[in-house]
Amino acid sequence: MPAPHRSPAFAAIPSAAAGLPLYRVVKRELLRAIESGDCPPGQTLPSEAELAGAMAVSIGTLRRAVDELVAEHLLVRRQGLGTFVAMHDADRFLFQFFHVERADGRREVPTVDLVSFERLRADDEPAQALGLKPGAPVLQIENRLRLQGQAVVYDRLTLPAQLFKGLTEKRLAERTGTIYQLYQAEYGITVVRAVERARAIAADRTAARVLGVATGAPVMQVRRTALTFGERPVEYRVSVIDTARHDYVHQLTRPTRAV
Amino acid sequence: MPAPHRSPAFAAIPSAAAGLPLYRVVKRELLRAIESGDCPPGQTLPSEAELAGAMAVSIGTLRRAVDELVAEHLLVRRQGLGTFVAMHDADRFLFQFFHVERADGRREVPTVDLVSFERLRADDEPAQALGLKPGAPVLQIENRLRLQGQAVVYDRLTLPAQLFKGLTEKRLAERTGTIYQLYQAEYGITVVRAVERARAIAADRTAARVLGVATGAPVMQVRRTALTFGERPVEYRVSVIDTARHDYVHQLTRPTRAV
DNA sequence: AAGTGGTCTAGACCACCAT
DNA sequence: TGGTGGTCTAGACCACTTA
Repeated sequence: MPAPHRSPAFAAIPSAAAGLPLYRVVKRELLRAIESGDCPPGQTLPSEAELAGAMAVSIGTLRRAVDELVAEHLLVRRQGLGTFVAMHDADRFLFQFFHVERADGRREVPTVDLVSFERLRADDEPAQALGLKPGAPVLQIENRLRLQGQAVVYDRLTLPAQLFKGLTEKRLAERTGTIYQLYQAEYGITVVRAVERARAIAADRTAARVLGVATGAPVMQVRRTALTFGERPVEYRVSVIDTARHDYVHQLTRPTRAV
Repeated sequence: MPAPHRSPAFAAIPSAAAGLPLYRVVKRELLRAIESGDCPPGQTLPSEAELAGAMAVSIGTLRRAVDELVAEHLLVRRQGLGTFVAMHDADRFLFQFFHVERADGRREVPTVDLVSFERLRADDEPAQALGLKPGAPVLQIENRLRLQGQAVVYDRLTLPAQLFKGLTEKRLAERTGTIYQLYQAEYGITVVRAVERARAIAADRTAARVLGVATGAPVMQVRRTALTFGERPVEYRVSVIDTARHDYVHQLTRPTRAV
């Protein structure tokens, strides 16, 4: 009788682990399972009791490993249901990766227009950010993001062509959901975190045209490097933001919970 | 025989806690002790075993409460030494509250010049941010921050006068360490987190003069509201940043640890 | 009712720091 | 050596979800 839904196999954790605490060894094993695709995004993990049993560790140790992965947004727990590999949905996008909001504090998911799609060779800056040789083949995608109909962000994404084989303008235009959802669902690439460096610049002609601001107007430029497992860069993005009616928001330490 | 160093008293946790998990009740009790000054910044807390005993909870429950407070940077654990109420030192400043760094990624603590110090009545914007009535008495402090000798940030801080009685230009000028260290050490006010809203603006004449840039040059403006316990605002700050040679850096989810 | 994660316990032993 | 936090265990029981 074939298993209708093969459960990922977890082997017992080897005892000697080079001074690494056991719960980190467990965490690394879970990471490996997530990264390798043994547990695809959205899938239920085996229950904590099963996992602990399979890895031959106590449930407390297993839970500690899961705790860290939940804190890093790689797993999601739902009481009564199970533990899931985190998906890139609209909520996660807003919470983790989109920090532009109206001056009155209202947040919403932007609508996206594709402005251009090109295959070209990497300039120095994106190449360095992506760990590629200058001139390596890349995809360059330009998007315009609107909030309540108004153009607010002009994004230029640079992607290593090698990682996104088969990504065409057509597939991009047809996508639903966020672009990180697309990376994850279609190319098996999960963005786990990002680093942004912001500065103020004068809008050049192109940005001014796309955003409908005056050439030379002060705008924010945000350069993002998005990373997948193992700190490997998978996207370099330069965003130009019209901050006339919107802000770029940054929480310096998020409150854990109300107490 | 008087106690040379009175240990804070922790009462047993009442059993019925309105559905709140026990570890959160413990956390709230620890927060109360920190906030009330029973455990001043830098002081060693009673050991985990003592605390658990005094509150009549298991050590695991006590540790879970401490875990959250450590994650919020309110407590610091040092193996072999004890658990301490977190202090605002240079490290914490750089890590949690100062996000400007050189384009090459180097980070350093800025030097501060006091530009002006005034007592005045709050404008609408700072009043709203601080939860004060417009016109309430406030202190307004202007600082210039230098990195490697170069002026990079022009800060205007607005503080509720009521909270900082006795703060004078002289005391400010004489301070050592960060200003949050001063708030904590001299006025018993601990900044626990902050929210920043950034945008690009054209430098006005004052900012241009202080920073040594052209009037009208694009600069970043960051409006920060700093909060103490209970989400109470204690400082409103507008920073103008010359981003010609520096960036404002933002990590979208920090990696927990290397695994 | 059965299965999941969430909380809580009461220990044991280890690693680190001071003296 | 003694005291601290760090790790790990093996349970019990609760709260939530689905069926």
